[in-house]
Amino acid sequence: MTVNTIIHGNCIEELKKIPDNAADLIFADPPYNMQLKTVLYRPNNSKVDGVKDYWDKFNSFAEYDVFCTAWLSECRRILKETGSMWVIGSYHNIFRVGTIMLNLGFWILNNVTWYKLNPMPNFLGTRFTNATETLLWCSKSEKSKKYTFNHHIMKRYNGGKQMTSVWRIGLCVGGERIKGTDGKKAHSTQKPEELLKRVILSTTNKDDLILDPFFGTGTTGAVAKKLGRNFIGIERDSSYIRIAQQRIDSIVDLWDEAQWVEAKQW
Amino acid sequence: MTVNTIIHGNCIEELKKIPDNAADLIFADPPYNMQLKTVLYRPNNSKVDGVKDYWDKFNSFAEYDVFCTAWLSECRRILKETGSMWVIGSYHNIFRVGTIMLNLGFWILNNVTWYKLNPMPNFLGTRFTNATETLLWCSKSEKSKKYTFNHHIMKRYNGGKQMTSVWRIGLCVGGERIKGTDGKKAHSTQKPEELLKRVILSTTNKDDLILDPFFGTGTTGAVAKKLGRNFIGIERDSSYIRIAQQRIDSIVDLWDEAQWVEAKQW
DNA sequence: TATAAAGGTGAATCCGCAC
DNA sequence: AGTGCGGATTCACCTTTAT
Repeated sequence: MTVNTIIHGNCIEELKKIPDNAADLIFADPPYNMQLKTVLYRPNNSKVDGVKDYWDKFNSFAEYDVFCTAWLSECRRILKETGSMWVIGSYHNIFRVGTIMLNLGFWILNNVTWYKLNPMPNFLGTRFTNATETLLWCSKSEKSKKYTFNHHIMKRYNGGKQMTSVWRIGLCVGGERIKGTDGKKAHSTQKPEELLKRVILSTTNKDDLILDPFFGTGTTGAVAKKLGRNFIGIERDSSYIRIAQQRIDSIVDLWDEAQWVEAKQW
Repeated sequence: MTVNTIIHGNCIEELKKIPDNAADLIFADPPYNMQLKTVLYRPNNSKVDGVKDYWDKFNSFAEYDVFCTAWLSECRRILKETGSMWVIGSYHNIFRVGTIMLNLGFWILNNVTWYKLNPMPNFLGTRFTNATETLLWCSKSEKSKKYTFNHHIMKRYNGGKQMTSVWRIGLCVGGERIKGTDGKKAHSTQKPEELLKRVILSTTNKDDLILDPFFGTGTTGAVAKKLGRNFIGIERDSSYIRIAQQRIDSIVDLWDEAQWVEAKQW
């Protein structure tokens, strides 16, 4: 039976309704708490369209920590002993997330670096170009030795060499980036499908159940469906859900398993 | 006057003797892997055996947090308002270090990824090859806007394009790796000079004072001297100090400033 | 139609000083 | 503290418009 569900509601409340040891993989793309305070202009005086969404507002580190402790605790309860937990973040939040995960008993297997092909430059020359985001790949505990890791698939996918913890992937732009009727990006932080493809290919098997507590416009669900995995997504914003549902429903051709592992040039 | 000092003693105790606002740059390479390698004791002094449950782990993490809070607090006091703080770590410790730094009021400017050219593979095929370490570059506080950043030097050093937060650098091997009389490596975690060259070139000026509270075999001091910067190192192991002192004393030819910024191929 | 030039944009904690 | 203004500052990729 195929599970293919998007739940509309508050992340923590909906997580509480999910039974223990239910998920093979949890992928979480939580708010980063970006703390943007000023307007940034490019050298040509155009304005940068930064993340100013309501869902990224927190009053303090303490408030953000309480929020993350709550949803991460539920995720750990839901995760199978053999399962994998992935969380993506930037330097704004990933250190707090990582510390909380360690305190909750998660066991870090890799900190994967998304090394962006085309990051936005630092326009004023005040810092290095921030060219990465970080993904934490964790098992449920130190004792969870039987987590799924498809080493040979990833090795072949990487052209015959063991895949490293650095993934060189472009931003989600062009045709893949979902636009609204106004032509503007539908979600300010849509992730590239290539990122989810690697996460799902490496740490799940076919028919596994994937949970995404911050579903957004459904990249996790779209890739899960294409790869023949089940998923449950939780999202509180109904406008994102409409987009995600349409996106996923429109997928008819699943990816050919024989092609998943073809070597790619990056 | 040139400051070129190696202090033998306990890191935290020696840091306390250094006055406020003294250092232009602090580079710290603290112990990484405190967890689970040491014997744990319960509050009643009984020894914790084998099983590492949630509370055991938390105790271990707590000790590491106390240690880091102590030396990082001293470093922040010592750092000039215009100064830079750098800390290097791996996924074992950098999340805790990052959280503590944020809680102390440090302001993250970049999380620089040291992307290793020649990482050790994962022999068992149980994880992705761990190919990175992380450097946190921070100013003293959010309000510290006048930190030194030699944007143009780094841009030229990077072949004319803005340098990004990903640094592709090899491990410290071959002739650069200091060996003992037994032919074995003198220090288990000696860092490549190229790493320190970028840190020092980007965030200090000539004659600035650099502090390294975990001096080891003196890579920070060696590069500081070659680049015409002053330094103070703290190290508790006298055998490391002997090696570092000899290493630094043997440096006679400083690097030619005109050549620092020549574009390199990486 | 093909090629070239111009314009838009991405999870961004992006200035300094005078008044 | 807020405002205003002078001045220094950007990379890769995709889309649209012009030749």
